[in-house]
Amino acid sequence: MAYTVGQVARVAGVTVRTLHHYDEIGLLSPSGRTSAGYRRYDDADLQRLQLVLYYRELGFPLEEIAAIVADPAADPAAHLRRQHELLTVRIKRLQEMVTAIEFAMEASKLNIQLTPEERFEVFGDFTPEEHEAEAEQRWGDTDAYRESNRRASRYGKEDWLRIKAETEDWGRRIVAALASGAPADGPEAMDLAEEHRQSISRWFYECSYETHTGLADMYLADERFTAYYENLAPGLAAYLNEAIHANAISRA
Amino acid sequence: MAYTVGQVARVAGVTVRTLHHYDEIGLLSPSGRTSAGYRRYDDADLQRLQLVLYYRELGFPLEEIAAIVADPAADPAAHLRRQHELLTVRIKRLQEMVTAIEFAMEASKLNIQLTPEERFEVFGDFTPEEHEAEAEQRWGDTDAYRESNRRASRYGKEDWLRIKAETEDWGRRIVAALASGAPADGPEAMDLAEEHRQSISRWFYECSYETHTGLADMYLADERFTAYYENLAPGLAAYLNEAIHANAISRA
DNA sequence: GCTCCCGCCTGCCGCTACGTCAGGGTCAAG
DNA sequence: CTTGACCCTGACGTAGCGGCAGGCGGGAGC
Repeated sequence: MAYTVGQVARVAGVTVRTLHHYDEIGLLSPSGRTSAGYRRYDDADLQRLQLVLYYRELGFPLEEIAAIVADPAADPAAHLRRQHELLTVRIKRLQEMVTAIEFAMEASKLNIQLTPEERFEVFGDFTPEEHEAEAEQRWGDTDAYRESNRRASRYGKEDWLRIKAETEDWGRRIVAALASGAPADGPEAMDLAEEHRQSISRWFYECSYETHTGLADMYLADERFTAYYENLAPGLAAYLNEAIHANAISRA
Repeated sequence: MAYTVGQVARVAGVTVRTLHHYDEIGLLSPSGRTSAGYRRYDDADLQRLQLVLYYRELGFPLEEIAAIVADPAADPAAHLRRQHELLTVRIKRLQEMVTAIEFAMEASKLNIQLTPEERFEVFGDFTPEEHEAEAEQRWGDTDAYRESNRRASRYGKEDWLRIKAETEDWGRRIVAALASGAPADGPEAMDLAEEHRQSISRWFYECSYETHTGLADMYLADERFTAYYENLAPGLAAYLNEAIHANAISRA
């Protein structure tokens, strides 16, 4: 029912200093003190802290958070609704960044140049402005980061040449499939589509069937990718797109 | 081919001051200067800036970013791979937060109390540590925020009572359906499931079929939700779960 | 009752990543 | 040749804590 700063800090995943700071600026003052001057937080304080931390994670300055949580017109449910919406928006934004990365990856694989505008589309564009400093963070210590470092440094020039070679070899084979008249939704084309997907997963990033079809649509939507494939063989872009979709459906 | 600070700032969505700062600390110095001392950025500088901004958005401190982008062992593709992974991790985290919010919303709707640990699970838990300050941000100016504010303030005590009443009415009807022996995958139960979903969408947040089935599983996984429904009628928790799943499948 | 050690307290200084002037040159258009 | 938009270099200010110093409190064990 009543907690010390240390206990609150531990359960909430913040430092004691942070709680002191929130007390100093009046954002979250404990509901009471012991005779010795120790801060005592109760359950209501914890609820308020939870609110604060969510809004903080969403990038609001503390001053604004103070105003938000003090708003008498906002009951708990209203906060939850708002946070749900804000989170959804942020996720959408990050997914756009992921798409942009995948786009850039395909472009680099096929030696396609990007314009400056394209490079920064995801930054300049901001329907709602964002930059979301997303705080410093000990990313340097996370497993994902280390793993990513390890993987990255494992790929040398040699691997890169191999990727290019594989890509070209695969290109020749899908051109042959198209020329042979094999249907885009037949086993041959679908196997080539699957090989394409697995190649991405092996060398670049985990490419789900969903991601893969997204990529396939990009091949048709972006003229430079279309040009790349059409240059290999007329009709190849559409052929590959269809094969990827057929493959995704059949494996689902 | 060559750009001034202002041009770079505009296309990249940052301020001129930020570019000055990056120059000062040596994170991103323009490749040249004009005779008058104007900074001149070229395409390579833009590429580097793009890298920097992505890592910044991912929450790295600038000093660390300097080390990362200077790493000679990391080609462009390596950065893309790394950023893709980091983004994926972050999205996962935010989705956990969304789930936590949905959980809290259901709990508040049914008057279920949460323990402090549960409240902060998503914060304390950090498989990889995060807090991701996600930068201040002009959220206060975004449409989503205003919209969310508007919506929030529209819901008064009156609406809240109505939600409770609707929930109770719906509860009586699904209890009746269960009692009447109507199958969980029959039209009656499925319609009640659909009504449940639409009620959430109307009052709380956009609830997709996928989100809805997630919620349904939570009803079985968390004993307090199970208890709530079992209290209305024995077997109701499982019945509702099945109905929601059946409904989701049939509408897909 | 005494001692430890851990946890709490209040300053206070430091740091990052810029924002925000101030004071002054520059350049293309009219 | 002036005007306005854009550039420069300091320099100080701010937010959100981190971290340390110096000192009190409290309960577990002797």
